[in-house]
Amino acid sequence: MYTIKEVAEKMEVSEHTLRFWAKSGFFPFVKRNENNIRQFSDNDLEWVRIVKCLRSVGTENKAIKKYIDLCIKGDSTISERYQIILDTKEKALQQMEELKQQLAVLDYKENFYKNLIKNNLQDSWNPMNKINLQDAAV
Amino acid sequence: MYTIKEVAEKMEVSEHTLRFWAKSGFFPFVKRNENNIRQFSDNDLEWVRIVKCLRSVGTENKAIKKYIDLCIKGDSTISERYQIILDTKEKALQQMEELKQQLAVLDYKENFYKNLIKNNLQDSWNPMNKINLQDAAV
DNA sequence: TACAACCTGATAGTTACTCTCAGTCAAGTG
DNA sequence: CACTTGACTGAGAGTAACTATCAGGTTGTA
Repeated sequence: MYTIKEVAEKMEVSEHTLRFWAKSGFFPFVKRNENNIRQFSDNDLEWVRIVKCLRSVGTENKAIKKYIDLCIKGDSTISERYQIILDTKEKALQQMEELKQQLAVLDYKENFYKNLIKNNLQDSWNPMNKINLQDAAV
Repeated sequence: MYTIKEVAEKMEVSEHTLRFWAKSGFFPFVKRNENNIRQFSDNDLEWVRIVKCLRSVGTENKAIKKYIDLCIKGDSTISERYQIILDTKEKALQQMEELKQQLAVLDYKENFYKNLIKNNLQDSWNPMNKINLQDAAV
């Protein structure tokens, strides 16, 4: 059993956010002790994990709540939940592609500046070196 | 030369967002024609491209503005800009790692549900099949 | 007795859009 | 010449998902 602080550390989510998620109904099975303090079980951590996963892929909280509710509803919703996972995976793969493309842009920029720096140093004695530099290049 | 609409289509950014970015000072060199209409050059598209890239990696608009201003300032800021690109790349790579981890979570869930469905179908004639299903599994 | 750690609720602030008006201008078409 | 289209402007509200701050409350430990 873990306190909210321990969960925050373990799962790398702020306590604030965990409470916010709890209030949003994302952790319906977290028990409280006699002092009303949340006691996260290992299974509860699984819920945190999946919420974190869905969020980090950009799933809206409304949609997460829907998924959570399906989980609560039980077996009859398994195939629906399965489909959500598949869709989410698809989305994640698209994000991966997007990220790769942006990394290519950054690689290009890196080289662009590398060359700029190299030429700048080489030609710094040359009064004509300005010619090689573009005006306000991005 | 492109109108804002053409840029929006070409770069897959909404006109709204382009105007918002323009107002934020992200495209300092976009010319206007005699009717005050923005005329994006090919070089301006490069600015759109880099802004889009920085944004999609999570760079804040404030930081983007800073980068843009360094670009405007010219040669003296090249190494500083180079460093920003390197840092951004680092951030992007971290995001890639994070995404991979979350994909692993999703893969696990996919299998989890796949098995659940398989067993469910197999045992559907069996009154004991409930035993195999966890209560409110995520 | 102070403190740290948990709780609650309310409220305000943040970022980056996103959308909706409302009104203006200019070009092209029937 | 009216009309539609597409561009522009500014103002202002709405949105998501936190994030932070405050106030007030309980409990267990040093």
